[in-house]
Amino acid sequence: MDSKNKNLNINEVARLAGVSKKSVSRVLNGQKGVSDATREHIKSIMAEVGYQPSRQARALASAQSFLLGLAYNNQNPSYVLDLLNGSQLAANALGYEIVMHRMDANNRAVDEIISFMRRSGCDGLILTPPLSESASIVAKLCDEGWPVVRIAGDNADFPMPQIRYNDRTAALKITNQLIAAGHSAIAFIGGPANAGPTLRRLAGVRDAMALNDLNLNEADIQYGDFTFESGRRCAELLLARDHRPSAVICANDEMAAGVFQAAAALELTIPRELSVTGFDNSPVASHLWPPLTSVRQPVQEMTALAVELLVNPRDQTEAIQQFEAQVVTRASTAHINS
Amino acid sequence: MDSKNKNLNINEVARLAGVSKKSVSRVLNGQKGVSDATREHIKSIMAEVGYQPSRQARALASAQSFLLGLAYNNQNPSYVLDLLNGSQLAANALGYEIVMHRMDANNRAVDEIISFMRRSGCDGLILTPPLSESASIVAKLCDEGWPVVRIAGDNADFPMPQIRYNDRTAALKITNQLIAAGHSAIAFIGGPANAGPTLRRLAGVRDAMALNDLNLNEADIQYGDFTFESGRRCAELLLARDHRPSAVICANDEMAAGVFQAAAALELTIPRELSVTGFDNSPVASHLWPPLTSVRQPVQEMTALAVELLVNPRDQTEAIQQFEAQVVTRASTAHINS
DNA sequence: AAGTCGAGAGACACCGGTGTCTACCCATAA
DNA sequence: TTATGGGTAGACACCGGTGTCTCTCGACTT
Repeated sequence: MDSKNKNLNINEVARLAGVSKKSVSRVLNGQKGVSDATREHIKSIMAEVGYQPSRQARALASAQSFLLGLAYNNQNPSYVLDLLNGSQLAANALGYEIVMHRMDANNRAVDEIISFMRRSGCDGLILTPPLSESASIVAKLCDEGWPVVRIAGDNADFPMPQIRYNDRTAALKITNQLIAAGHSAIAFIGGPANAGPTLRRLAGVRDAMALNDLNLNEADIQYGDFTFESGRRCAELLLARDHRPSAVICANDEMAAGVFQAAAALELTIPRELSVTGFDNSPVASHLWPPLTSVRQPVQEMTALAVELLVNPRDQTEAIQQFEAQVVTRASTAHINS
Repeated sequence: MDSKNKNLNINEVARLAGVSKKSVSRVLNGQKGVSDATREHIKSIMAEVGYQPSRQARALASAQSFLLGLAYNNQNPSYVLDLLNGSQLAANALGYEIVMHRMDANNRAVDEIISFMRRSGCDGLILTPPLSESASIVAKLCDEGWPVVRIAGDNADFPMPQIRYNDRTAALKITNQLIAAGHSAIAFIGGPANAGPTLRRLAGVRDAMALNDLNLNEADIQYGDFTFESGRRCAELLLARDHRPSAVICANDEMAAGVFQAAAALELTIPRELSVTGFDNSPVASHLWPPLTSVRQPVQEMTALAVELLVNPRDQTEAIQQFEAQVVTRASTAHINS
């Protein structure tokens, strides 16, 4: 309870407790070799003086840094922060800290990641999308044997754990909802055509259409780049046509916001004249008017598992972990006759 | 260029270079005491074998961790990420890494920060708003002598550097623009009534009104909490009145988005029937329809200076650094007669 | 030519923990 | 009583750097 920021080391704690510093170390690391009485005594001394072991010294001696890296280049700030928050929560509980590293959008990303890992000395790395979707990045990191876990990467060719949620199923669900509401002219706005999320979400939409004997018109598929601007541009193309779709499924919320803007410019009322859905359930989804129906990823659970897997690596058989996503229905979707 | 992740230490580099490890250390730290020829020779050896000094060992020996903490609890994800990006850029250039720490909204925040600093071993802390506005937090951190720099804190009572931008002047500018466009019934939606940003921005609005011999009606001042929801609620109160304002200045963009929603519910067209402005220039500002006039903080410059001040502390006389903000005019404001 | 001085380089201890090895203690078995 | 053995505790080296001190050597001074 002393307000001063005093630094006493393991030797002093050991002296105060009347034991060797190795015994204090054993207590710190929960190792056996200390009697219960001695252990409690040492613990009480540590608590009394507010002893905090030096992370640097532990790091040097044990060849661990108790630091986990989080590499990102996602354009969606709230998603990145969700990842960070989830990771930090889980990491702190295990005595680790999170070091953030933003990647520039260049093609030397792998080298930059490796450079970051080497100089930061992190014990492990959480690779987040879209980095985690890049086969070249994953391949090299695997090859060099770095301890990495992918969030939402989708490629089982590499022996690197991947923690995913089932966005294909989520897309199916959201499409089914629209179909149930009477929509049949459904359009899809994806990110880049070869991006994993685009492919999986589009596949889910196709699944639902096929299940209901409907046809997804190729002209009703547009590819943007996950930005607001691209969503608006794609929507302009879709909505300018004679037979315009009555519903647009977007691969993320930003692009859905762009659709809202395009619809406003055409004086189309959402959801009366156009239903729109997003993906990711970012803050923008609830701030749009009307609020946007979207898909919530279980980010917290996914990052917690990622941290856990880095701290306590498991058998390779558990490499792929799949979570379920949840459709958050709001007011941007409506029955086609309403 | 070896693809393997080999670890060779300073002793091996010294042996390869035919010098003592202390000389290698001198080169690493740019210290004098090594002839130019020897220095170049050692450098070339280091480059050749891709030597990367151990952060842990340097940390232990030099009592520095080369880690900087960034504590935040701001609700605006894009602002937090801007802070992170700016800090990381500057930190990496100086050989430091950024450790993020999200604060829960509780009243033991100081203790949590101190606990974070002690266990993470960061060399310094960047305190971001609204944490940096809390006198109790700042007081205790000062008292205990932690190396901290405030971003946007506004209290000169403490000997802790504060890096600010002139939001009072920015509010004045944005108000002047509205007045120049013919508005006189101007309302203000702030955050909590006693929050620094609220007070400063409101003061700027008052400055501009007074300069133009206008009166800011007390009923035209509403206090929210910087959230979208609170913005909508405040706007409902403002817009329901008989003599409703023709322009609303919001203390952040989220609340401005709430105003948009309230206006839509009342079928008021922005900007024809209502001009709205925000603060922070977050992504939401450009995604609203019509896009929102807002104020851009020089976050990059501010964080760069924060890092610089932590790494190379300066004289106390330079404690307060003021940057200029910039009004980003978009389509949410218009002439009152248009 | 001898003395002085400063710069360059190396030996050594040290930072604060952890791993290993040994010594010790007490309980049990022969 | 002595041998055995499991479990506890401590001495010591070590992790990979940095700070300090000392030594050497060349250049300059008188």
